[in-house]
Amino acid sequence: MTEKRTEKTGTIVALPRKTGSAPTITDVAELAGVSKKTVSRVINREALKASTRVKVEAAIEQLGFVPNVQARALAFRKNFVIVLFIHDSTSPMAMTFQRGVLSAIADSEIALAARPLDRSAPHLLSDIETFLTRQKPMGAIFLPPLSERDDIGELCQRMNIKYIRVGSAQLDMMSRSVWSNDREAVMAVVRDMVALGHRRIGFVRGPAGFRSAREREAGFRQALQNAGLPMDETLFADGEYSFESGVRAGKVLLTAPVPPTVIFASNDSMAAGVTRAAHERGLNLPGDLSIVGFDDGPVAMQLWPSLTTVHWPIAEMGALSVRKLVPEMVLKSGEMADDLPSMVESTLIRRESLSDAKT
Amino acid sequence: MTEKRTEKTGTIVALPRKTGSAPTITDVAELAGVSKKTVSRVINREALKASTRVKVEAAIEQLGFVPNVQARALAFRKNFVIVLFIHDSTSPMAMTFQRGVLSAIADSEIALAARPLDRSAPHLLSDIETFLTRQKPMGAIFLPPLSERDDIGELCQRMNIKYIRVGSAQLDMMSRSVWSNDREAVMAVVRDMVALGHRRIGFVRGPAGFRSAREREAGFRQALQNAGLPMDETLFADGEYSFESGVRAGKVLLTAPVPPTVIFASNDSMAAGVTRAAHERGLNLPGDLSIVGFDDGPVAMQLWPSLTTVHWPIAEMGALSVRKLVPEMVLKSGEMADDLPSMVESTLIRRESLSDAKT
DNA sequence: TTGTAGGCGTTATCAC
DNA sequence: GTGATAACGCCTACAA
Repeated sequence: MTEKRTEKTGTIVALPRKTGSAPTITDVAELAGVSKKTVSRVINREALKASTRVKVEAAIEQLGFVPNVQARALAFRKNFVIVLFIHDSTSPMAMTFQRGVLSAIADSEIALAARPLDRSAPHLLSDIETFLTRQKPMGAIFLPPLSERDDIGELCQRMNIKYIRVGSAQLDMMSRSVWSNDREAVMAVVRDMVALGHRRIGFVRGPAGFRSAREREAGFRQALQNAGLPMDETLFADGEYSFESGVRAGKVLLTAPVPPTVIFASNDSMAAGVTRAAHERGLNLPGDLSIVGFDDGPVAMQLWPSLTTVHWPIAEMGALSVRKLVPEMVLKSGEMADDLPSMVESTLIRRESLSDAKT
Repeated sequence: MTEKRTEKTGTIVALPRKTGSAPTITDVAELAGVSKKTVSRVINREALKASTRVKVEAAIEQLGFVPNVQARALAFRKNFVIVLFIHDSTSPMAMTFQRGVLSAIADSEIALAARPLDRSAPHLLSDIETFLTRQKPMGAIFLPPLSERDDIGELCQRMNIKYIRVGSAQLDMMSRSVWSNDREAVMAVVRDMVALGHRRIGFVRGPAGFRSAREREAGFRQALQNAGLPMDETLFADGEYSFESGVRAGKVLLTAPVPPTVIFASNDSMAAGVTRAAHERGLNLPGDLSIVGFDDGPVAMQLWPSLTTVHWPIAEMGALSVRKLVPEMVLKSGEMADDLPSMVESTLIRRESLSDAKT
């Protein structure tokens, strides 16, 4: 029976099982006949005699008790939240990553707070600091190109906040990084192209200052060299990862004196742009021109012809980031945090837009 | 000077401006020479003598004080969070909506917590209840098709949680609804088609049980009737809002004895599918077949030919939902909550995929 | 293994 | 208009 001693009078009143408010740790403790601390231990899975634990769990069940996250956050000085910093909230990549994060925390009490930021904003660092100060999250995840800034990592370390930097190459120490092997993936793509008889391979760059763009181009050049192909700079065009820039780059490459037989674009949006440029010139795809992209985003399958592209396992990277950040909260029993990889493989998805070079 | 009396010894120690921990309301109160409650009043913009307010604000500024959200949440019994319930976390629509929400809360102290849910999950309602119990959010937003369930609205009312149901028609009372006029938008589209000389108009349905699908079909049928066109059921095909279902529907419609000259698909993904089906049959687009979609998602522009479609102002709906949910926190001065609309207009975007009927 | 006392940083109540 | 004191629901430190 719940009792309460009023300060003023000292009388003892029996509270009629208060209807409105949710049961608290105190209610559970009373019902189970233990102290609040013991209930707290059950909640936090600390060592406890089995019989006591069972007793408390029964009380929790009976009352439908759900620990108050806000109170725990206050006491822990940590919010049960993971913060996701994204550069461009319109990018399918950020969305897919978020899906991976959400799937990883679905059964935990962790929430996700997304925060779009412009990498070139004047107060970027202080914006991040304010947000982290407010949220006091369990951890933070930075997507490219934000993740490429070392000063952001230093900020988190200073604030004593765990973080993961996501990218197309290792950007920080293992425990703070999740990355994909874009360079090797692109090399594999080029090997395939060469095997199909292609010798003139066009390349559409990503924007300067994006590590992913650099890695993909590095892989491309390395592969050309491995295949003994010449490094013809007229086969390189600049892009900005946008559809429009892909159209422009496509036009440039296709109006060259001797145009390429296949074009690799550093992401799917630009590959879609190249596809449009080719259609506009009345080319027959993939007969007259093969096109390959990178990302395997939602457009890839919907293009005509469907896009052969590198599957960037960005959703897996999202789930993996969470598991590395808060292993104690999301790992299944038996899983070890140390076993978690840091790198995930990007793999080629063969669709219609790549065929052999016509001879 | 901050002082602290230790319980054990009773000695008074001067705390050297504790470096690690952030300043609290107590620090501000001391510096300003007022009580904690007065500082609290400043934070919450309650009535206060101007001179006191200035004094406190100066202290806040000097200390760089940021109110602890967790402590406020505990005291208020409300978290500074808006929960977004989404059905399909892969859908571009959900992502675009989220972008609108994030833009609306960007400068506030509110965070967004996204929660994907399967509408057909067995414990849907109790899942929602648990999540809301945990989060104690300022408000909740339900995207279609979750928003179409009345029992979810009732749950929120029982839990005393403000909510918004988003859809393609008014689903709840004004203050709890944000919707777009899909029906009228589709009617306008059909009028355009008729004006271009089209008489045989194909229609690809959305999935049964989606209100948006019903509204769009209703608008379509109404428009046919208004134009005095026959209701030829062979011009209707089923779809599931997916690309693949669009391909199937396109094949069905295009193999009819007298195929349509234009096909309206109830969303962009299916329109992309129809586009593929047309390409596969070797049709010349839009000469042989016009295609129109609905959503104006990222694919629309990247298709070949680019897709004429209805712009579904889903990002605006996201921002609007937030403004209706927590006007006191996000409205600019001068804006009135009562002035906020509940309905936003879907409008036709003319691109390449719709041309006049060849005669 | 379990319990007690005190604190986390804020707001509510109710005086003055 | 402003302040003292008690919540809010949980956790940490320490004691038993």
